[in-house]
Amino acid sequence: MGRPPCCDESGIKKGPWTPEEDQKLIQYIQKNGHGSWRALPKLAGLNRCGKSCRLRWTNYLRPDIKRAKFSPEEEQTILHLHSILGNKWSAIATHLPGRTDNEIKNFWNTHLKKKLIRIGVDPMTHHPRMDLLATLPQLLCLAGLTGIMEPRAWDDHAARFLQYLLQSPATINMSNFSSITPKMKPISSMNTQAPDTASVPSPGLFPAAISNAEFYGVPEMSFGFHQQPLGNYIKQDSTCNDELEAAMSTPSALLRDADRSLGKGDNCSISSNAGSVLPPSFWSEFFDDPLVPGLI
DNA sequence: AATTCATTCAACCGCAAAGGA
DNA sequence: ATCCTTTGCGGTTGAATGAAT
Repeated sequence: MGRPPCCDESGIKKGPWTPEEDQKLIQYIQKNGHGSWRALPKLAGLNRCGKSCRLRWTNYLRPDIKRAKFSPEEEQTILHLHSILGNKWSAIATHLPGRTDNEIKNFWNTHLKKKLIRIGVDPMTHHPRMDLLATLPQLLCLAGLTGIMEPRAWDDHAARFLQYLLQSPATINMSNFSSITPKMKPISSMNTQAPDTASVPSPGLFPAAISNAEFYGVPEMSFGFHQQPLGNYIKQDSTCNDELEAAMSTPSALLRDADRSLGKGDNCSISSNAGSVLPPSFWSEFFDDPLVPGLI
């Protein structure tokens, strides 16, 4: 059976509030405080349930509520707090004076979440979307790239597809795929120099030594990401930059900072854990039309 | 100008926690 | 310890609005 809803009494008004109702609620609370929300509607002369009154007051009529657009600073704060707290909207709201949990939740769902998805960042984990890589074998196969690559070149191709995938919305279809392949540089022009095998434990971004048959025969294969190996592959002498990792702890600052402060030769890496990115100069080696810079 | 499709956000619903009897 | 009421929270809905066709 369960508890009946609070507003199931017949004749109780629902839906948008009128200016007259707003005035009644404001005047009552300013004079008496809200007291018991359940008792308030009757005392204030409102044909509403207490829950509706509380929501209207806390989300709209409260005098300290900001009505302006979210500033870039507020956006940064929300992104940062969401990466720590998740969907704890009320907890996030306590750090943003004048903003309600409902307002922040709506802003997240309509703007920030989409923005993260657009740049290939999982909005729940705030890390690059590794799930998209699950489609990589099929995409490669369908694109007819099998048999033209040496095993050693897998990392290069994987990196290029990763870059594309991180740019993409959730759904990838083959028309998207065919439109991206012409932008790639010919394989012969790429730097496919293999890293020192001692410095690149296998597997790296892709299995370093695996036949195509083995590869496509295991569609559920997971892709291991190793920060150091890939970094070493890109730049033989690179090391993980702790300062960079720290700077990237705020997800929204991640790509912007990387774009601004990193150049070729800087320390950088791909990592599923740290959420870091490669500098744009790296991608220019692989794409005639690099897409990475200035994502946010 | 009319229609369809997409987006926004105020408001609602149901569940859970808190607190009092 | 248990029950009941109140309040708070997060997910979802749907009317209003804007954009595209």
